[in-house]
Amino acid sequence: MKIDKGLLGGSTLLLLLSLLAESDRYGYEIIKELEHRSDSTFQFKEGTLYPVLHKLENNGYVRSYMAKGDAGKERKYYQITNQGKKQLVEEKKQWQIYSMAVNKVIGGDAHAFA
Amino acid sequence: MKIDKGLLGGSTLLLLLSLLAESDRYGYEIIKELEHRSDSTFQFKEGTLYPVLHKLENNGYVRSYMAKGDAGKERKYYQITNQGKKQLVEEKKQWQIYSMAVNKVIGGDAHAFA
DNA sequence: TATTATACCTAGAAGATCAAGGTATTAATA
DNA sequence: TATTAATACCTTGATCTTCTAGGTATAATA
Repeated sequence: MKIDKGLLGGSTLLLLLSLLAESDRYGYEIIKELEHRSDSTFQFKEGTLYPVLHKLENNGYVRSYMAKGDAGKERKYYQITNQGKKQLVEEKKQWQIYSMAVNKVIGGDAHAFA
Repeated sequence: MKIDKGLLGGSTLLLLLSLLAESDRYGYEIIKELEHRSDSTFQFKEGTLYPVLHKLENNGYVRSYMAKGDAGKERKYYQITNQGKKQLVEEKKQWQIYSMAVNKVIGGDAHAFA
């Protein structure tokens, strides 16, 4: 495929960077937020998410810092970097190309992304 | 995830069953057809496609038969079964749910599938 | 004749995801 | 108060998908 399914799965990277572009978030929060926003379509497992976040950090797309929330519990927050923002733009482009291609093949017509 | 990425990858199954629902096709033809229809977004490798077709056959979604094309070369044609057609309906549903969920998360709005 | 395109295949590697476990803190319940 | 559930982080090993890289053989083209 032209679309790189390698490097962090189908849309995983796109979803995570999108959320982090809005605000800093910690791992557990990301799982709950994705579940909520997608009406439970996305149910990331911790065993999936944490390694991905570590990889994102190694790749320079995000950085992390420890902080205490309202609860008093230490959390590891992730913040998107400039490099991560660039990657996000690229991922969005790829997603649009990909989803339009699928729709074209299955006959579901374009439903063009404005 | 709720969407089963297991059992034959993200949209691979959907794409193959869609093409086979239109007409019987042989492997090499499927690769070229997907490449053409998607403006080269999809470039399935033979090492990817053939094992998947064999699995589809084992699962009862397709059956195969040998036939000579115009050229005189033997080709292995795949034909969708009733079970395959049922699965295709399911896959289409899942794709719509999945792509809408992604769009919702990334803020790209619904672009609802009519 | 040699090369390219067609047409099928497999084995091994790489990568993504999950299942299943672990630890520790806080909140809710019995 | 004791126990359970929820929060919050993590890793290891297994599984599944896909790709790389090979192999074989025929037909068309240069």
